[in-house]
Amino acid sequence: MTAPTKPPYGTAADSVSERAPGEPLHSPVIDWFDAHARDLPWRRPEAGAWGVMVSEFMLQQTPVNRVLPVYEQWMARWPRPADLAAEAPGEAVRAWGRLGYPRRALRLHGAAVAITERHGGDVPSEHAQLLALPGIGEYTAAAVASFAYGQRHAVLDTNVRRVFARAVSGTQYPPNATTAAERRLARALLPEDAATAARWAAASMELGALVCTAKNEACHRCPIAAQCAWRLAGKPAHDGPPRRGQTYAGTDRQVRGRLLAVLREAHGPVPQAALDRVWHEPVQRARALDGLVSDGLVEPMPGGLYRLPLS
DNA sequence: GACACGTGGGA
DNA sequence: TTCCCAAGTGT
Repeated sequence: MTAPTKPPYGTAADSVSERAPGEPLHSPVIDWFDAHARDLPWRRPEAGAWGVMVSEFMLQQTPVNRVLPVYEQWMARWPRPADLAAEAPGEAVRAWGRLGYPRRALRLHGAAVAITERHGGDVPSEHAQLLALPGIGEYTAAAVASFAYGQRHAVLDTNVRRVFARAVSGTQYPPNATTAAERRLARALLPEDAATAARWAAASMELGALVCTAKNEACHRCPIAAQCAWRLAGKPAHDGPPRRGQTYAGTDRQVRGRLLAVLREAHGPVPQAALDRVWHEPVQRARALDGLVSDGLVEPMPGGLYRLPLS
């Protein structure tokens, strides 16, 4: 990983009014990345576009450390999209294990089917084609196009948003939902050169993940601490509306999780009675099961049996 | 734009 | 123990 020979910064960002005064951000962040990037399996060349895509699905709302073992097993079992597409969707849900948000497994399976049918088994490189796949939204489409294909896209995930909020906007946290101003800023900060832009995307994300973290940020290790608007302002505390906390205990989500855990660990149809044991309250239990069925995560069978979906 | 959607580790 | 948070997407 060599640093860019031609500094690509200094053009696009010059017109950004929110831009903090001082030095450009790209070069120090990319240099820091070259020295401190984690050696993650989906960053190795052999991962390919499919490996990048699988990792992006798994990493949605899920910490790296929890993804690592599941990713390795997944790629060993299904090294190409067509391999996964040939399986029952329920196998994807089972292999997903306890990563959480199992609808992602179903969507990844659906994306593999679509790639096999529509793209000859190769992960598409066009942003619009990626976006059309199930489970791929604005972020993941940009991430795959950037990380797997070296294209120039603004990759705006929660890490990058936090880095920008602090370094550029001078606030502790970004807004709850991504704003047009954030997208504009991300585009404006994007290096002109595609390869450098892709490097910058990975580097700014890594900075947010390792240094500019949500809590206990490590400014002493930050390559742009000297230019950080938030730090320069004395790190004012977050003021706006409190960030929405996720309630969990007692919710349908928790019940769904328990129901699906039973189905995952069983290797065949499960009788209703086995599912009834996971939650005492029958109305909520039934509602959760219905939700799983309508999501396609569970398949009802005759005789009050349930299983992970075969199709 | 607000919500629903899993899980488990760390402070 | 309780709360916060972790590379978002779909409705």
